[in-house]
Amino acid sequence: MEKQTYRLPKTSVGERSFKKIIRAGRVLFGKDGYQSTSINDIIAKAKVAAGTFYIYFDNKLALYMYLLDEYRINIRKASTEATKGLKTRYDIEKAGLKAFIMYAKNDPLAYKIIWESLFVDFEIFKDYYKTFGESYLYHLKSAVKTGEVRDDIDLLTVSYILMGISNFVGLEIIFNEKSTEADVDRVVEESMKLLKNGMFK
Amino acid sequence: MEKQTYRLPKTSVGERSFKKIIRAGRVLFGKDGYQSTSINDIIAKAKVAAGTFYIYFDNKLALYMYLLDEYRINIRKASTEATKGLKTRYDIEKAGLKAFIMYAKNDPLAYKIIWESLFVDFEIFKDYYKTFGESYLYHLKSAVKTGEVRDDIDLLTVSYILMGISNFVGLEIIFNEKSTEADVDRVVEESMKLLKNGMFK
DNA sequence: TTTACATATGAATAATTATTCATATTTTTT
DNA sequence: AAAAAATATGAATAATTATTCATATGTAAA
Repeated sequence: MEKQTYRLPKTSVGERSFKKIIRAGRVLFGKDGYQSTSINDIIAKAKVAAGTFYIYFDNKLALYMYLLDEYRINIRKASTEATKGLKTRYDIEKAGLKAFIMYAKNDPLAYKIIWESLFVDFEIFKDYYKTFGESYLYHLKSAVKTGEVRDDIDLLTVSYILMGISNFVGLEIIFNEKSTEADVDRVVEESMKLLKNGMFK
Repeated sequence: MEKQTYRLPKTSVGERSFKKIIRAGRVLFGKDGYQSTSINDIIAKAKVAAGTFYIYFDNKLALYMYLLDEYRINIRKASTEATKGLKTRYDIEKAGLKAFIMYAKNDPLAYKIIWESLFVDFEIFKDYYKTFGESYLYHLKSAVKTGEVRDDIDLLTVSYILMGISNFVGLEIIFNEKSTEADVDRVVEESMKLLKNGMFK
């Protein structure tokens, strides 16, 4: 039940302006961050007048929230696509991990924007990861029932571990500008090895 | 070989002002974030004149970098303390994980400030985690030699996985304001279980 | 005690910022 | 074709911002 802080355009002319604004927001928020980006920067990049911005968005936060939602939906979509039809939890986990890292690799700006929500609004960030974690928990519980996942481990902690792995192994890929899809496959493979058998002898 | 962007005080009077400034910076950066905090906010909270700030720091970034260094040193110190005298890699990993999470729990502002470097300056963030990751890699290599860690897994990826676990299991604790040291012990225990034997049956 | 150095002050400046609004244009509806 | 609705404009306003600097006070050295 969130406040409506943006107004969608009603004609094709409005649509063009709207798109120019969100496009500029994506680039600038991703590159310079939320707080460093001013509305002036956005309208300059989008090549619209100041007043035009306020036709569609209440303020800078409204635009940011719009983009954040967009990215979260895209990430979920990418994950759903990638795991469609897969049966074992192991295969689902593996494909989901790859999908997430590939998304981060192809759109590092999106990745930064999601992380930045920690500073834009801690509650937003918290809600996101709590919801994500609980959704994970739900799936892991089924996997325990089918006997795929061990039953002597705290599943909420496992959920956070899995989110930590995605995010940080994602960083390993993003840090290396020259990384390829083969690199992603490799780190996913290694991560799954650890999830399957641990790291200690 | 970093540029000196701050000037340490030379008398006890100066020391008091300096401390007031970094104390205000710690609180405000941690609470509201780097970009949301203005120098005006800092000097108001610290109760010093505007000019006094510039006696000790070139600008806001200089103060931020000073604090970031301070926190990184403290975290390393906490980890070194906690693992002193321990022999097996397993015990070291476990104690280090607990020390990190306890640090984050006791000083969530520090935790936020370190993460925010991703947005203040991506290169700073990258350097930090790359250095951290390489240091991890070094230790893991020895552990492979002693036979404690399996030799058929990519150790750099394991390093990033371990950083991911610390950071996200730390989040699980921070998200719950009522969490206790016993909760920390519990999530550390569960994490080690996964690192030892994996999560799948 | 005199001199040099360190420190403190806050008003003044200049730049940047978000936001509004009267006016104009374009598009859709009647 | 006229009326209504949607959209675009950018100058103007008011608030916030970082930074400087002339002046004053406190501290340590000669």
